[in-house]
Amino acid sequence: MKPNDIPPGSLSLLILNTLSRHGELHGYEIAESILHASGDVLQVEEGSLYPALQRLLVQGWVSAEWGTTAGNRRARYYRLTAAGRKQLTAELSHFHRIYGAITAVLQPA
Amino acid sequence: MKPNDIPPGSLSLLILNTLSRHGELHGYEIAESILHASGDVLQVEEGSLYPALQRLLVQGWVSAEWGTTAGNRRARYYRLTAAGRKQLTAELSHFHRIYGAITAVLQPA
DNA sequence: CTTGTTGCCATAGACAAGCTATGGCAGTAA
DNA sequence: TTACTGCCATAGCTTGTCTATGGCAACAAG
Repeated sequence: MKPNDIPPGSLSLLILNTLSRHGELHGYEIAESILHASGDVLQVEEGSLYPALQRLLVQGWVSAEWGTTAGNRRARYYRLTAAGRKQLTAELSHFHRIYGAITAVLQPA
Repeated sequence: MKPNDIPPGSLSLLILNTLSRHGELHGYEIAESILHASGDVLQVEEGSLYPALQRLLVQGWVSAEWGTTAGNRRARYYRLTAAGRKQLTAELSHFHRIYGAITAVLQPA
């Protein structure tokens, strides 16, 4: 019973949304936050998380800077840029549009 | 303004569900049915539809037989198999599980 | 002190499943 | 006979996930 299967395309939405709500987090915290907020359903693997963050960096939706954890460990802290905030609202409306349409199709007769 | 972007993994669900409700359809009708039921949002391209139907055939979720359209055209009619019906319920519950988790994460504070 | 465990970052390669582009054929209408 | 629509199908590209792997630092246990 694997708790994964995050639909391709929705991971960036989840990350952007998580950052928008918490301000500044490092990668591990992002994954933990998503896992917890989803009721332990959406487990973001590290091999998915870091490539996704790289993409977000390249596209300019987030910025990053190195810092130190409460546990005294090296970590990279991410935050939303202005462009990222714009992107988030775009992805949100796209998500609702598509999934609304799917649930409409799935309604019983 | 492209009306596409069906999330990977959900196309088979849409097809199986459409067949489950209409009994027997050919490919073109399936695409039309999904387009209409989604309020013209989910446009299934032929290059997505037929490979998807091939996959469903190979896995045994659907069966197919050649026939003739009302418009007197050659067409391949698809219907759900028993295994396909089982698969549909599995994909439905998986979809709701994941989708519910995502919307939970996206809830405003 | 060294071994194991956890926190944290990152990349390479495999793979699934969508999209675009292309092609073909058969009715029907202009 | 030309054009358009209905209908099926494949090849190749691309996106974005997953698995597997690796590394390094802090801290606890033995």
